[in-house]
Amino acid sequence: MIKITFPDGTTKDYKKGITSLEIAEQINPGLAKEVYVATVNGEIYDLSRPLYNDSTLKLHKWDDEEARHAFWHSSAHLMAEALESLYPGIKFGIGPAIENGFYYDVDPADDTVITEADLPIIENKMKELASLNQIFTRKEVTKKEAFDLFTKKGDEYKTELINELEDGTITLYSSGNFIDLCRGPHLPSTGSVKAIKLTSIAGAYWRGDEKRKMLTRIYGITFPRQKMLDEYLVILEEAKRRDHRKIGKELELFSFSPKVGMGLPLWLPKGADIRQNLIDFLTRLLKKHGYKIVATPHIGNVNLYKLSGHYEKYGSSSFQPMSTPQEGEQFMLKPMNCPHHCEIYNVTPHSYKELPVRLAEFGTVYRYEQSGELHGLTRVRSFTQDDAHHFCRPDQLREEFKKIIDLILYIFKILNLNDFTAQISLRDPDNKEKYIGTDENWDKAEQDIISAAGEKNLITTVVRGEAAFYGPKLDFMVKDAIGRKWQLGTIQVDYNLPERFDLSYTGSDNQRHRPVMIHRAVFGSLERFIAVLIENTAGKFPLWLAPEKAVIIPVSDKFNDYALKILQILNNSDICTLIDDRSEKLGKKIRDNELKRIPYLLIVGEKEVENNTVSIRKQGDGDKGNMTIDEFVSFIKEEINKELSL
RNA sequence: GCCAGAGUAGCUCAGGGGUAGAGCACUUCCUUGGUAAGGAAGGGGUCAGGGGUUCAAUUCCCCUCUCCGGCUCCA
Repeated sequence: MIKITFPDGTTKDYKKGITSLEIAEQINPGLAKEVYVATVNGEIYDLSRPLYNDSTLKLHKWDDEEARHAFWHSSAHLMAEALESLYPGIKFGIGPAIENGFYYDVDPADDTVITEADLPIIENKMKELASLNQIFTRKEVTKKEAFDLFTKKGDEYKTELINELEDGTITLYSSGNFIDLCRGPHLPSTGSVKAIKLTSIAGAYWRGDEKRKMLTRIYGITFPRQKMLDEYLVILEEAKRRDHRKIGKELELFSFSPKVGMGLPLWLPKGADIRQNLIDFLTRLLKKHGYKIVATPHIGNVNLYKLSGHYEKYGSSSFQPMSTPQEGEQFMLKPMNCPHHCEIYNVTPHSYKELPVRLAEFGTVYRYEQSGELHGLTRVRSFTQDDAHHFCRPDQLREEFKKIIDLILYIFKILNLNDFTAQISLRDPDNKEKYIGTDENWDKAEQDIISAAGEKNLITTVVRGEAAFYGPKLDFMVKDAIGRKWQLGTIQVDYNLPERFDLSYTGSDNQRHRPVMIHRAVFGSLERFIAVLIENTAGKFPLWLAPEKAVIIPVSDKFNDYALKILQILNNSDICTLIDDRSEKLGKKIRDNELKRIPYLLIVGEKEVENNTVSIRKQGDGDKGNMTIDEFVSFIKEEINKELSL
């Protein structure tokens, strides 16, 4: 007998060699149908794998990530089996589960091209195979056995993977006619896969290396019930409706023109208004927090970037330098503002008493991004950073860092951005040549970031190898409507530029000292930040950000004069208001302006003229009754004040 | 940059080797209305651009540009 300990601490004895599935069945036959995989002594097991020793056991249902992971991983195998029967000779790369579903990288034989049109056919084959309810069988093999099997099969990608594995840990899984190198675990059988949708198809380099062959990656998702798939597809559709590219077009916020150039956003009046509202808001806040606003040119001498190290690092993958016709001087579009700010710092001598110096700029920068990488406003070639550089004494670094965390959290809170993650990016210890600066400085900077984040109780993930080339950083990331992760706010410690620009201050000992620099941005870039705001709000911006606060709708033409009178009062009170005096019915005008996400509609007719009022309709919230104009003006101002204070 | 798909009116899209279509938007007229679509008429297109095949190309083929989905990259 063996003793099994359940998550609630209870224990029970079972005969040796029992499987998790059998245990589940004994607890409750219904439960057995809902569990997909088990954690045994902290290791994930197939339900059908026998248990020989005393163990802790946790059974995973769909709500556990472990269960979905196994479900989708098994689905990847199912798809592979379908592909193998539809495309004889097809070779397989890797086929993992991902956050939502799974993919498999494949290499069809000869010149076969799999396109989107083929997906339903593959889907149907998968459904056919799933209905056979084939058992997943696990088999431990030696390295040689595995190698021989896939060599015989001609699967060179698999043999490459096997070569890198340690002998004694290799397992194969088979289901139906398909056998795969796989760590597992898997579902007991394919029958629980009831709903299948192959979502997209794309190219992917083998092992993520652009020098190697590009395989065909097929993405899909599966569920144990059709209803769950239907719900998932509805959520996907809704997300697409929030896509900032779509809403940006609908609401006329921004545009792109091939004549201007790809990845170069054109801000239309309404989008520019939102942008300006953000700039005004942040500028006021920064001044309160001891920042000085500066402004620098859009280009800089090539030697500036040679000094900063950017040229050496990124010169060849940047917009290339331009030359002056007579003198032959070389200038670059500025890819970042920091070198300029260093030179501003250097204009005057500094005493330890005046540090930290905080220089801020809404600086437009230009970066070459590969054409295939551009994406709406989130990935562009020209964007405006809400950039700032803090020059501080080493002893001030941690406090300063914490203050910036506070500032970022404050602004995220005001804008209701609750769904972000914080990531500490450190350098890759195995690739130190990718970075500039000494080991001592890197170690110190990394420690400072980790402890500052810790002292702020920030929940962070730590990723090695993601640091900037000049220093480690703390990034605030959010997801967009289609699940892509983007970096917004960032705080980066930098010991390197102060060296390169020979920055200094005079200490209390009357000696020359080197300041530490912090690069930081709250929004990251206005472009990316507004994209995220659009998707978070679905275009229903908070009142203070909305480009147009209200539209006056006369019930009929007879009341246009009154409407115009109100329009003037509101616009004189700095409440941007429009009038919809089209000869349309009231219902039509309300509908059109609701769809434009106008925060307030002011309906005026006979009653309003008589009482000198407006009838208020709040966006998405219907009729809110009547107010006098003065009441409405203070009502609006109060709402904006409320939005901007915590 | 790489792989795959797409580009038809301002927008969303249908169509298809032989006068170019719809809805919305726009213009004009009728309607003058009370909280999410009133009616009629009209204007609007080098079917992304360039080459080819053909008696004939918006449709088929090739190239370029742009966009969409990924990959790689991302100071």
